[in-house]
Amino acid sequence: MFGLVDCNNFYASCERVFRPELEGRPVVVLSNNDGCVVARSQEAKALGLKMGVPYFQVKAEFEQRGGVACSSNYELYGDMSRRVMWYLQQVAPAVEIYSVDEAFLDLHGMQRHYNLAGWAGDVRGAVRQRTGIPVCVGVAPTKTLAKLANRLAKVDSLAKVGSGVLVLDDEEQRREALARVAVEDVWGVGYRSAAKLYTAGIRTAAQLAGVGDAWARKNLGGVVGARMLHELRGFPCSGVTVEDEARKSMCCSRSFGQVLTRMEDVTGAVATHAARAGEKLRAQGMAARMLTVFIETSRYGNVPPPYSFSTQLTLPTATDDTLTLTSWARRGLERIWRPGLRYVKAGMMLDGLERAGADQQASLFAEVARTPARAKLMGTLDALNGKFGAGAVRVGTAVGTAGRPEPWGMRRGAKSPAFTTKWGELWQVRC
DNA sequence: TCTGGGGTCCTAGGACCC
DNA sequence: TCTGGGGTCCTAGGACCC
Repeated sequence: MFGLVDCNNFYASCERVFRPELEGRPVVVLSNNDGCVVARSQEAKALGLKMGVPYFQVKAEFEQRGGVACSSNYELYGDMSRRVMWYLQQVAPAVEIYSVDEAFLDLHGMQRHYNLAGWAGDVRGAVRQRTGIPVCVGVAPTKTLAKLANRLAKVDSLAKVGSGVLVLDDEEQRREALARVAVEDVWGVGYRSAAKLYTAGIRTAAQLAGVGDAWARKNLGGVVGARMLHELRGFPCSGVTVEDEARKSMCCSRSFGQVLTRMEDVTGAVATHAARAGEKLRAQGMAARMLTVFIETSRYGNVPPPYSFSTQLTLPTATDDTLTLTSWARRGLERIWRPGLRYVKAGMMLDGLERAGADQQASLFAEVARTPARAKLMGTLDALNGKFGAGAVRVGTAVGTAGRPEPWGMRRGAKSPAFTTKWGELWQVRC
């Protein structure tokens, strides 16, 4: 059996843990630059706010109805996520951290010793007590069915008929559950497949489980679709994957706080991403062999496509060095830069990741990329930024005009403090 | 005025290898 | 008339996930 633990309205719940006055009120969390709604409390959902809507479109009405908007505080959410996941790792034999707010648990063999519904209910209560985060738990013979059970557990706990836990462990329960879920809510069915399925007259998960394998292979993405069907029928096609260190690619990108037209400014943004990418690589002990730089213009308004320009560079040897990454990124940017356009976003993707260090692939022609002196310099850079705050020491390219905020910087009008990760911003309790 | 930031897996074709 | 059987790497794009 597999379990899926999913945090309810995760970002909104994180904000509420430290701001209990938000309890009972409609709360939304906004994306970077306070752009879109990316999380909603139950009350906000009840007001009809949709996931992903641009906030400016709904702001007036939302606030007038007593809603509170928070700028995203990923430092806080990341730390709360670690706390939830850490607890799950103490109680389950194997845990796959699937996303910031979700984890699959490997529960094989446990039904012999535990009543799974009771066990899952205990886990749910303990997570709430230890972290303040409400979760729901779905348990079923496959990951796809566990996701589906979780979804139903959420619905039922809202309707106050359930406990926030649903276990599907016999054939009748499985059939009943499949009949209650719309086909577009099945894990793995996206916008495109849902449209195809509706055209074919397939509306529920139960109907989907009944389509032929050949049809699924043809219309639902080949082997991916076939696996999904098997899992819906109760035959597992994938297990719990514990290790997550083997990242295959990495991306650092961000929309600017304002439109940029000068290459100098966009270069600053790209250099900032290169520095971030270098930090992430070093933290994971990885090095990258391929680097893609991209810049984007707005896809809203009257400007015709293309909106995105990118170029991929293959480095002579894999690197985790910020200075090297920065200089290649600049080269890439020069290649794709078109003057006269209004840019809104830039980013960097790294591919071909390998372990950094002794077993790293060397180049026959290039100089040694990672001299001990440079590695030491990067170590010092990370230590200083760790101690004095991100960006305390930077490459000159990644710094704007002295005394002025960086032109590419984010807007975050309503950010909560880093309650759990900065001494200066600890939660204050008055007695 | 104002529209997120990450990822994964799979397919298919071209160029090349023995 | 009939024209092998394995591979790799790279690029590009589609679909999906949170």
